[in-house]
Amino acid sequence: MQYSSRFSIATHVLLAIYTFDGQYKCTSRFLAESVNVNPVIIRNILSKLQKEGLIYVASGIGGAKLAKDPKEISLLDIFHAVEEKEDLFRFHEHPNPDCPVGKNIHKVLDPRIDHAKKAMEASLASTTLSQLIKELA
Amino acid sequence: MQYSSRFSIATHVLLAIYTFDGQYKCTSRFLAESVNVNPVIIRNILSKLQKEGLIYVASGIGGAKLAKDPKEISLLDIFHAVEEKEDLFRFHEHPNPDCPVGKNIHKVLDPRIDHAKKAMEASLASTTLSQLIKELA
DNA sequence: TGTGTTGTAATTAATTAAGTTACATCTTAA
DNA sequence: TTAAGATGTAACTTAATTAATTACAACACA
Repeated sequence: MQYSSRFSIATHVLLAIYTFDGQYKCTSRFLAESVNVNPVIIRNILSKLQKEGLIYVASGIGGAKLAKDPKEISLLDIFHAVEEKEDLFRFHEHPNPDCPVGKNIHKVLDPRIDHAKKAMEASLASTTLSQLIKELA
Repeated sequence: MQYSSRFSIATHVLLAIYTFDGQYKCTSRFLAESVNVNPVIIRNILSKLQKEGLIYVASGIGGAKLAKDPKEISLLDIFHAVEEKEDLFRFHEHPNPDCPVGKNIHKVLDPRIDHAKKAMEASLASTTLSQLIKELA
């Protein structure tokens, strides 16, 4: 299993909002054409990005704008905004507490899983939207 | 979405095989009691671990044994053995090639996603089964 | 007021995980 | 030689999640 495509879509959307700022009104329909998914998918993602304070969405009139300097938006911010279940791995739910292994498996494995997740997050945090914008050109 | 619990189950199973070596025959039924899942789940995971050369499984008579020194088995080895779809994130499939963002989104985002995955893998690679065995005690 | 947009709910289809049943095949001991 | 117990694997089921889609109330502005 993998994380959903919401992360790649959200990153795409933010790049498009920046790129087309001033030239086109970034409505959900407009963005949906660039990403090539249903506009409702875009609206849901815009809603999550707005709740995290990454963008403004003009209700009624329509159109989205960045709410922050692209230098201040990291891939980790985007990830947190759109993925609610952030645990990297599922864990078997009921290891046998009467078994010396089952009793302690969480104690020894949880910190390792946590470390792996933090390593991934640190990697995402090291890239900003600003860097991607430069690479787009 | 997340990776399946196969990883935590496989790690649990390997620890149990080591811990009970010589004391109990580690059949799928025995292991299933420790992990508290269906024996068929265990058999499928044992099969994957065997294909990766991490264990021997005695067909017919039954029972599993480690095929390597626990020092030589990392969490990354276990991860690779049981997770086939290893991409960390899905990606929206058809970004619009006629859009300057859609045309280049893969080019700029793929390396970042790859870096995040490699960071996670490096973290998993840094822990061996041997270390977990010591911590169990 | 009419047009176009957002926000959100509800439905559907596809994918996957995990549990379960079933059974052919294999190994050993009686 | 056969019976018991185990593995390997297929098939089916249930539940969860993704993504697409339809629908519509609420909103802003010309």
